[in-house]
Amino acid sequence: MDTSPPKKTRNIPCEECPLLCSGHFRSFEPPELEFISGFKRGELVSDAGSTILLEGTHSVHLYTVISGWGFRYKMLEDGRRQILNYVLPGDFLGLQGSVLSEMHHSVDALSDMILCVFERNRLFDLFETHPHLAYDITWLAAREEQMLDEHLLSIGRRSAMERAAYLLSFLYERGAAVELFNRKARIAPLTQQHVADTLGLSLVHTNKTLKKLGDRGAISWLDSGFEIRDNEKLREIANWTGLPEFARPFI
Amino acid sequence: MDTSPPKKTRNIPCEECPLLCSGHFRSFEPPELEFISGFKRGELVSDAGSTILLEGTHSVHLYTVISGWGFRYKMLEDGRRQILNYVLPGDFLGLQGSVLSEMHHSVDALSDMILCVFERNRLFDLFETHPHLAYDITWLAAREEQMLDEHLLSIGRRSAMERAAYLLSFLYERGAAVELFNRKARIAPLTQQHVADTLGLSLVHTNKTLKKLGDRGAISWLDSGFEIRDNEKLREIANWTGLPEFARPFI
DNA sequence: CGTACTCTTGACCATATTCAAGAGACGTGG
DNA sequence: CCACGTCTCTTGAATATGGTCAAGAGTACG
Repeated sequence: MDTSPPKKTRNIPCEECPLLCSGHFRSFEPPELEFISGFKRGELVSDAGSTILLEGTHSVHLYTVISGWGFRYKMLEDGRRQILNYVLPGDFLGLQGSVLSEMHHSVDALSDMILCVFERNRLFDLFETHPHLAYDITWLAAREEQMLDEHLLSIGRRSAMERAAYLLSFLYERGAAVELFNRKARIAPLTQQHVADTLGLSLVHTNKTLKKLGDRGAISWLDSGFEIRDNEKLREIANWTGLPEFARPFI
Repeated sequence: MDTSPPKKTRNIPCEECPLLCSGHFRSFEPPELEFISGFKRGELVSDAGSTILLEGTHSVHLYTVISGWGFRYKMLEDGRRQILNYVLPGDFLGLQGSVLSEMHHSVDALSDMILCVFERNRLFDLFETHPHLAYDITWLAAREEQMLDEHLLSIGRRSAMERAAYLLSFLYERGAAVELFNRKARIAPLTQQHVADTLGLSLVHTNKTLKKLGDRGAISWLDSGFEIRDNEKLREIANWTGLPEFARPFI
């Protein structure tokens, strides 16, 4: 793990936020934009592999992912790791720290990432002055909950093959929803160890399972990443209906 | 599954809400109480075993649990069931339906339950006029997320024995936090099938695992329920630090 | 050109599942 | 009051799924 301190810069004005411009998110009213501008404290640029939030610590910041991929995870004392979910552009990080005194999960960058940094103790201001933004935050929390529900179903009740198919399709669809890659393009700087730690499987068994998915023509595993060759087939194997659709807000 | 229509009554004024009176939740300012009173549409009395919310349907209501136990779950087409979490007094249900067009999980009553019913389409009113209540809802969503994270870690990375110890301790501590039972009292009308479907294990293996926990003196399994005999030992077996503490709000 | 990282594969082993059968408690209707 | 069905728990045996150990191959990078 890279423990060198991440660099901080401040150079993107909110009006030019690449997320706003992308058309994947709702646009803000002028007063909202003004508030957000004041709420924003800077940007965090994290290299792939670095830790953004650490379990057991208290962070005074909240983050919105501007670009790149990361993942949330928890660890047991003996080193067993469970990846809880992946974070993509538009995702909001650190809300749990507003409720609990310390973080109960960590977040690592999978690729290089840029995050927008907010001050946690102004969160209640936001609720008081901009109910629409507050609603959006709640919206994001409910959506995260929905994803975790699906992951729980997957890990608890799907076979190794079904789980793997679900995960790859899930990642593909989430990425596609924010145009992180083109159809069939390499999906993420993801190792089989990450997949294993997401699925609750061993590395060896994950490898064999991914190979079977490859043999079936559903995916191709590349070096630290994969390509989707037949998303329909993945969903069929997993018995999954795909990501629910919604016009999403962001903060 | 009991599919008879649940009874609706309206008889508890918010000022006399047993949750408010219990001292386990924050109290409301008079204007908040007034709003809640108007937000409330009635009460839902559900018998043990009945379904309160059903996956795939659209509910126009939101609920707060007043009394009793229930559980949230998802099912695969072939009938495999995964219990996602348990719902106890003070928990808020149905928020996901405000974000998605339909429910993506079901909720069943484990015991007889009383729920407070709210109108979903007035939720945004609440955000506009009562930021503190809005913050509380977000707070509850973040707390649910934290519990799901822990469940994922458990199912993904803990052994059968560790998972079972975690679950029973978790249920015990959640119940204790709202005084649903006294120390060492029978915990819930829970069958081993429920435990199995929560842990992602088969019924048979769950039975054998619970027996081992009994032999170790950590619990006693009773008919449709269990008693905690040594919570410390459970936490030690599970390598779990217990429920995080917080002064909780409710809606 | 060595070192680190990731992927791959085979052999063996552990954990958990499935199948099957039976015991005990409870409630209901004859 | 008894007979019967249902529900839950229990246990053993055979099986399957996935884990662990071990070793090696390919690639990237300094």
